[in-house]
Amino acid sequence: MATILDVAREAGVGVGTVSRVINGRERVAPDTRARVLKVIERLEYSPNQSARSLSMGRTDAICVLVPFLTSASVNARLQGVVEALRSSGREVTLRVADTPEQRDQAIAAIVGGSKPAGLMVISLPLSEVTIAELRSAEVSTVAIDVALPGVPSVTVDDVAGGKLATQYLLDRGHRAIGFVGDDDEQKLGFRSSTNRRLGYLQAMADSGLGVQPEYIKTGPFGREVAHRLTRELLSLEDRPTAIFAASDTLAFGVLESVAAHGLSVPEDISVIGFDDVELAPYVGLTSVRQPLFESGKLGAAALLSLLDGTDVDDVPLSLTVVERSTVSDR
Amino acid sequence: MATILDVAREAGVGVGTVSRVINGRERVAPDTRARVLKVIERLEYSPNQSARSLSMGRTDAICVLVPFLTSASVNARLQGVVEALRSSGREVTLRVADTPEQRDQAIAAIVGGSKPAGLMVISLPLSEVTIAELRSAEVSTVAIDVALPGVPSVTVDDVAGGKLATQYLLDRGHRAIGFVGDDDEQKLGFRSSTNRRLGYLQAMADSGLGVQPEYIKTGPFGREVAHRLTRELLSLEDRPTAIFAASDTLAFGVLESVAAHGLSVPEDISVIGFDDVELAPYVGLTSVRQPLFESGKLGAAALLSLLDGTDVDDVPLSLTVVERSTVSDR
DNA sequence: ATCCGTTCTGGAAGCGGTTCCAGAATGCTC
DNA sequence: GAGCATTCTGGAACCGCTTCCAGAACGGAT
Repeated sequence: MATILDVAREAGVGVGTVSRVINGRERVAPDTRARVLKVIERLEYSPNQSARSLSMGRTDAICVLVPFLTSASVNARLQGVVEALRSSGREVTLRVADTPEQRDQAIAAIVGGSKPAGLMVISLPLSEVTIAELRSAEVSTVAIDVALPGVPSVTVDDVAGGKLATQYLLDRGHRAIGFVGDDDEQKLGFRSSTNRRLGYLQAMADSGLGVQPEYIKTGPFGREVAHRLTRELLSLEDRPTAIFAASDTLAFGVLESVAAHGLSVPEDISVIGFDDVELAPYVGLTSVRQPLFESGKLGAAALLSLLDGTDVDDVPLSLTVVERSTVSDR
Repeated sequence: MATILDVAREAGVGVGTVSRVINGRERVAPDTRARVLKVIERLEYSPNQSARSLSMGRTDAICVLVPFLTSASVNARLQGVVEALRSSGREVTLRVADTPEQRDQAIAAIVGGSKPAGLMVISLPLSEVTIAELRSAEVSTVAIDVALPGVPSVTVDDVAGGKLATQYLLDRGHRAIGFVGDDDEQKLGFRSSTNRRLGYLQAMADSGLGVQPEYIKTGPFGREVAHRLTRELLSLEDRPTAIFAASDTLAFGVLESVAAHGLSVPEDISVIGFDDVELAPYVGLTSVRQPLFESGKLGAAALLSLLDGTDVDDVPLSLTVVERSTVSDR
């Protein structure tokens, strides 16, 4: 492997000059530059990243921080991120934090250790002080699926999405609409289920409809939990005619539960999900679609331009309901 | 951030000694070690990875090399890998190579650049010379879902799997069995489809059955292609009563195509897939199951012990058919 | 011709580790 | 108590880059 010294010697210049042409920030005489470039080409020189990092006190990698990989939606976003980052030639490091401790540890490693050039946060809420740390460590950050104050974020309006889903059911004549979602208090502080429920409540209120408290069921995340919650919903005296699940994963649990109850969808009960994950079309689930893969691509593109020095704004993404076969008119 | 010099000064020892206690290979007097350890604790010292890498000429990260992220099976394996690697505290870098050029570029970056401590190869065949390069760069490597000569590999026996699937259909009375798979000649050299077809042919031969060449359809990877191939199969004069798809992804395409043809599964035609991806149960696809997530975990564990200095063997994984609702007796 | 301001350039210092070597300390034998 | 082997230890040299500073080269004004 050639080093910068080899290049300098071969080109008859000093190492400083070579460094300057590589980084291209400072000015170098055109012919000197050309000569150095030629030698670099000939020697197939490529700078040693470790040396570079040591000297500059930061890596040029991009770190992708996710709460977990097993979630279909997070996974789809990650795919988009990786796809868009590929062309940049930067190293991509992956950190998963599915507990607050792991999250804090990851942040500590980022700001106090590897100091990546950029950080891509997917779905994981971060505290103000964390964001301040990131900023003072000069780690350019972009968030996807979570609005972080002062950080460009690629998001959808979950409240509007909740309204959309609910209104869709209302438009089809449903009045008794149940909600199945995640608990408000979660260790990692996810807000989307809560916001979608807010939208649900608003839509109901806007239609002049009250909501019985028993129609709203929340629990810790997971399909099995949704299964249980649905059972409770179904054993109500006047059970709802439709259920809005705050995510597709929950909707699948709802669907299972309904089947286990000997009822059929959509004849006996309608179900609408949220996210439109890859599985949804296979199951025929009607769902509020948000562009998952796309969000990853857009987020990564935003991060890349941030690193390029151009400011970027928040990117709002729109929501549509994809009609399939789990909702019927009433 | 404290440096090794701070620790040395504070503990009243030389930097060499601190380095020795950190790395723990060479011997240091017990009380000296204790003293240094205490200072490290107090100063919350953690070694600068860039400096370490520069000095040692290698990173302590683990690189995961995949052909693409969008494949459900590769994705599931990756999840297992990340899960198992998490506890190691090592940085995980992700490289995707979906063309031979990208693969070669990734390898060049690995052996000539970042020099990670370990490399986890998922599903991607590598040439002998590549493997030699890796070895001479002292990058410990473990492969998953692909047998690399001289590299510990976590694999299933695809030929046996092909036989298993075919025998399952034969046992249910099918005699006219079609095969839908990937082309043999693929740019990245995947072998599993070919091997599964070999198993299919063997099973047929073992039962004294011949196979009409038109029953075997292959094409470039993808669900749409499977769709087309199936159409060809279905328009045959004496069309098969069952189809073995070399992967679940292909099987989904087969299923779509059958439906588009106005036929129903399994009444008119049976279908069996391979892999048992996350989607399979939702679609009710009968499939040859291989432990995807598990393979990732095992591979990562093997890599970790390799890095620990303990030799590891190949890990063979077993196959079972998961009966669902796409195969019926004949 | 001299002087001054620009532009360019060489190279030393520094980033924070590892490793090697020489010397100090220790323990043992005779 | 001297001599020797063994264990420990300090610190310089080095890894390959960036950055800063001082000086060279050059052009224009006087």
